[in-house]
Amino acid sequence: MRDGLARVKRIDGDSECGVDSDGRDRRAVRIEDVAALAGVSIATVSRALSLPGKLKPETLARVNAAVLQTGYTPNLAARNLRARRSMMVLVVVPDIGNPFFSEVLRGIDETLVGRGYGLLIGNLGGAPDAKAHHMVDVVQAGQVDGVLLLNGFVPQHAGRSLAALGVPVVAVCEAIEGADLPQVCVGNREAARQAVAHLAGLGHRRLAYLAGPSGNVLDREREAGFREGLADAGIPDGEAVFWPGDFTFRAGETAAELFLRRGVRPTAVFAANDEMAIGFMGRVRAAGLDIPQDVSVVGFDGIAFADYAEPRLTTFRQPRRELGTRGAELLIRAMAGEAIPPPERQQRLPVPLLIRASTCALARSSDRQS
Amino acid sequence: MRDGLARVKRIDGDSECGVDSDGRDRRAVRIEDVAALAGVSIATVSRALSLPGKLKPETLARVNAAVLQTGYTPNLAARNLRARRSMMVLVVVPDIGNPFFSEVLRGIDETLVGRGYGLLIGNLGGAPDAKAHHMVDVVQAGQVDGVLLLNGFVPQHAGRSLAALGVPVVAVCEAIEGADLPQVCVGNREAARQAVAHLAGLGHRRLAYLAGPSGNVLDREREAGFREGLADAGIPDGEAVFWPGDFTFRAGETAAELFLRRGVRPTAVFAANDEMAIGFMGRVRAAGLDIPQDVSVVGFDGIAFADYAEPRLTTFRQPRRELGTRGAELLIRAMAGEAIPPPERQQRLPVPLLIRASTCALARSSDRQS
DNA sequence: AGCGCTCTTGTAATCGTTTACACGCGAGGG
DNA sequence: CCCTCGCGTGTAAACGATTACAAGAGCGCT
Repeated sequence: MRDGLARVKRIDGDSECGVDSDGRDRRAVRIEDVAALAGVSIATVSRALSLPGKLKPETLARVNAAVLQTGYTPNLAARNLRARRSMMVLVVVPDIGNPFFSEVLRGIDETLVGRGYGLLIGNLGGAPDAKAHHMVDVVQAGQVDGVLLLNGFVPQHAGRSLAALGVPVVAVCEAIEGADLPQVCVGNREAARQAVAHLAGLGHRRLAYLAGPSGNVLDREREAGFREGLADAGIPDGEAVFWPGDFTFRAGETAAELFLRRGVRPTAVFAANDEMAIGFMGRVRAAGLDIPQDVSVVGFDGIAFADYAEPRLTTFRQPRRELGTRGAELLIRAMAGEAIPPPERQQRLPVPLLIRASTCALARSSDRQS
Repeated sequence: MRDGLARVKRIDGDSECGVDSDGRDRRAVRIEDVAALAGVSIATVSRALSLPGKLKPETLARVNAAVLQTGYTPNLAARNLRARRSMMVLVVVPDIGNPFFSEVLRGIDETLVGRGYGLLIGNLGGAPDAKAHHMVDVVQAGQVDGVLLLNGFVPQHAGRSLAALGVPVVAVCEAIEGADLPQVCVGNREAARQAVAHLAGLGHRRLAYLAGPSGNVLDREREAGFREGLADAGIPDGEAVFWPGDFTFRAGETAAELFLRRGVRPTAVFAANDEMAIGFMGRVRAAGLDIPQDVSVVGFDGIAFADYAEPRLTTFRQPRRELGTRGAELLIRAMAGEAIPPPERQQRLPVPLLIRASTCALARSSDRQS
């Protein structure tokens, strides 16, 4: 108390060296300094900040004035240590450089920061395994109160699963099969099925699926939907073409090479994401073919650039920001101790189909083409 | 010690209720538990983790075994409180949804996470002022050891500047004028000047500048470079056209409307970023004009889509990831207490011009066009 | 033998909060 | 008049690590 007072004075410009010369770092204002200035105990200051209603108005005013005058901000490490919470959320993303996630992050940020949480971002890009281990450690070290997984799997380390550490976990974007977590995803299967229905409705029967990275959940769901769509339209699986891919422009271009080399070409392609669809279109057009006359293309995601591709891409608009906000809301409730009831545990948001210029009715000519 | 032992036993499955029934949360393994299991003091465990060389090999081995067996991870709040550091860096971004920054973030992540730091991201999107205040608080609360500013200004709150809180700060991407901070940016002015030189070299003399958000540093630098380029080419400022913009596709389209309405049109446009350039091209082509025959377009940034725009966009490739890694390296050094010497304090990375299909030599026809 | 050194390890203070508990005081009820 | 209760506040014990300091062991040197 006495030396706290000295420190406050010092902040005010008064220099009282004797007491200050103990060599400690004098930068931070501590709760003790505020208490001394207001003439109350540190407990009262603490309460003024967290339970203002419990104080006599006059005391509260004195403390507030002191807080203002000193510019006090509670040390979070100390608060977290004592309160056993960190007001921090770990967001695990597969690749922070991917624009798709940045929009989801925006939604997460809006929701979480508004509620006083900080965002600790964990990027798996590069060395997923090592990074995943590190994230388990971070959670175990009590550094975060909750986790949002955008990456499609639950990080493990030395036999410990991130989901079994007593910290709420919510999965967003990429469903995690077999994990009993609250999840917010989109209806990938239904959408893919609808893509095929759209194309079949335009008369297309020779279809191709341009896949995502093998093993990826999104890809599996979209491929399953694609096959269901084929079945709906009475097209045997065997008549469809499947090209490998990995969600990059380049994969789309590679698929285009395969497309161009074929004798009998598909008349419509469903790409598992927009980047590949755009890469595919670029390469096909460079070869002198027309889209959609020679081949219709459907993408997935609805990235901003799909609007400016040539031609404008028919695609599914993912509610990216909403994925983020919904996931964050679920996590907030879980962190508050609420058990998320089954109907909300597995949310599937709808993904509207945006029909634009990259798909059209099957032309006679392309039907007969070689 | 004695009750620590009880806890360890409990973890091993042995239940010794008497000692455990104090109602505390038994989830976390503490240093005390490890010490008890290894038969040493907590100080020794702490040293085993931070200064393994100072221990007798045999002791070290016992401790390590105990750590492994218990799955101990140090509580970071406690460590940070005591050590007065957080191993956390605040990254302030203007808009986390903007893909440009996500690539910079990737570079930052690589560098910082590799050195054991965590990334706390602070997004200014939406309510920049309120958020900026919050960030000053976060820093003042001792929650981070350093700050990376990608946003072009130094957050302030209640008269306190984030840069005056005793925490190292480094600016990346957007130079902060008048602030004495280490900075890593690109040569915006030089590049813009080169853009004009490129266009002038192709014979263009009626040029337009499509601006970024007013007040933005990047925009100011690029416009200044544009004007210098005009001077170099002996073109009076008055002959150039200036359109307002804000770095969005839509701004490019709006500029295109202005372009189309003019009697005497510019024959070449330098857009302050790629999105606007692409928006501009789309709208102009939709009106039946050709690019680059009717108007050449140069962008800025070198985003991935610039490769897939129609036509492929001539632009400057920003070394986005390198901006991130360089900034992070500077910050690491500053956090280590090193003073960054002048030659490295203000780094300007070069931005190569990628000449592609959206620019070409001035055609006679377009020169004469009304 | 005694001194002083190095090498390990333990003891205990410390970081800056939150919060359980205790205390003093004034009011209201028996 | 005493007891109880509630209100507002203070005292002090956590929270779980790091680290200065001390202490004991072992060894070489004079």
